[in-house]
Amino acid sequence: MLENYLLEQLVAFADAGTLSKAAQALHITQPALSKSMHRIESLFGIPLFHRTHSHIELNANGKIAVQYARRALKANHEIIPETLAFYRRQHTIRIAGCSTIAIHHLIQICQDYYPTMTLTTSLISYPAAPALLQNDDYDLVIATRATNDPQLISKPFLDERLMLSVPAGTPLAKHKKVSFRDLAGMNILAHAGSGVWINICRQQIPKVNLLVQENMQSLDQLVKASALPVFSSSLTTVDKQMADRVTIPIRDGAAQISYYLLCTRTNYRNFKDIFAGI
Amino acid sequence: MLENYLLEQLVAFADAGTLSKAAQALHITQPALSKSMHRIESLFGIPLFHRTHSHIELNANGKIAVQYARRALKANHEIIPETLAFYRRQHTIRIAGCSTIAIHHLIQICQDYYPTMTLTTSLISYPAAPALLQNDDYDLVIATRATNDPQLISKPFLDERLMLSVPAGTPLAKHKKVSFRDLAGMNILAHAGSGVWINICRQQIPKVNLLVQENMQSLDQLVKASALPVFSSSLTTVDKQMADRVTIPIRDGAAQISYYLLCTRTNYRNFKDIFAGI
DNA sequence: TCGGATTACGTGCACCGTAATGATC
DNA sequence: GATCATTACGGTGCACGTAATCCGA
Repeated sequence: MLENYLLEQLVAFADAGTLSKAAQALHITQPALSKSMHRIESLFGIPLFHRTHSHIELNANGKIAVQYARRALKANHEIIPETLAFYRRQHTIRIAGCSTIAIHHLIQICQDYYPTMTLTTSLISYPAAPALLQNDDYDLVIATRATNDPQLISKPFLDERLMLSVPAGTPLAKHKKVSFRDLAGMNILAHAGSGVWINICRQQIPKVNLLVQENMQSLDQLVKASALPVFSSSLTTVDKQMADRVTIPIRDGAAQISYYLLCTRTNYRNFKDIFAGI
Repeated sequence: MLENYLLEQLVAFADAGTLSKAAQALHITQPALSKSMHRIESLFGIPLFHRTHSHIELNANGKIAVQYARRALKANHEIIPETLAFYRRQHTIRIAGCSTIAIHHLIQICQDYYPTMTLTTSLISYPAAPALLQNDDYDLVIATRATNDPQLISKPFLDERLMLSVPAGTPLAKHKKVSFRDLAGMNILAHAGSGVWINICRQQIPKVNLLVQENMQSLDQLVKASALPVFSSSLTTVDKQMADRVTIPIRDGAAQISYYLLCTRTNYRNFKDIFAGI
């Protein structure tokens, strides 16, 4: 059995070209390295070096040996990282969804059921959802449609209705409901995390100008500082519903979305509890 | 860096199932192995075993680790054998030919030019010759035809004429030459090492009965003990030409063969000297 | 004379073995 | 009581460092 320290020293010598440079790189002394090279050679039983009195270099055999030594070291170096990757994978639930609110709900549920698991989340656009599961990019995906893919499981997860929050004094505030058409040409605040809603609004509201904010703080500031209407939803938590504002449901059918929870059939057994609970 | 002894111990434990059995297999003590398993676990930083007070077994992480450990050990165990194989390959000339005599001549030449090289020889049938070179099964091949394969080099090597050795007193001994037809229906001794000649004789001599001998000693005994004719050739060394026998050339064109020496174009540079010398 | 390789010799550490303890069937 | 795993402690082999030598540019 060739010990790893010998392989590393051989490779270091191959990379450095001289014993002294290699010894320097390895943080050992020249004599130690010299002896190691002799040890290696005696273990192989054939010459690996071409030596003169003050020079040593790899011969053809030595170069071949270095090739295989590199492979062996590589295989060795992979053991721990690959095992750790497996471990982490076993302790991580990878969640993707098209709505931050829906993702947030799912996170709460996962934390309840699997308090020791690490959760990772990604906000994605809808069309790729089934592929993301089949590629094993994610474990749980929240989509806006069920799937008929036999490899996947899907179940209704949440319903969300889009709403509009407007200052109490404005004309719109008097309506019990509004429709998309009523909002034509308006400037309306929205949060990027709303995901699919952004596209739906752009499609449904003529000439709308959506003021999409990437982060929630900016949005809150703008809501407070302006009289602009802002999109809200039936899933928005109560604390988001500001004073001095009224929240009006949007009556259109397109303002209602059903989210579905999807996972692969093979992964389903890990998430049976979640699927049973929703 | 995971030392190989740890990997071997881990794998041995995976194979044996208990520390005591594994320790026995490894010829170390149980406490030593127990400590090694703890060492490994601490190097990984995650649990690899499921332990009760008097039992220890691999968990999912441990099983993955064992997989990668096996790979790493395999890669390590390949280093020396693969390098030795390369070394031997570099110091071996692999010869194949369709005639023991021609091979013998080539061996003499190789020994002169490359006295330190190991020579291996195989007696082969003709048709496969070019393929044997292209498959890298052999370095030098003696065939009965040149080749027009652009990947190969061929050069005339030796000419051989088939002869017949008969006891001095017999009727055939009076002829200066004989033809295959004269030998119709006869019992004639031959040596298996004659290779292609066997087939030629069977094709050319009507109803011939060839008494083919595998080894040279048997043939010599039969030649001495009988008055049977025996095939000889222009390449046969003089000591084979027995007293009390005369050797008669066979006049047919088919009784003359030209041998060609072949090698691959890539290998040619190693054998330039030989090709130049013939 | 300097840089690079080898030889000689002393040392520290890490792995192993022996002995003892704990725990389960 | 037998088997299996773990803890404690002492010993030893071996790879490394220091020092010295040899050789070539």
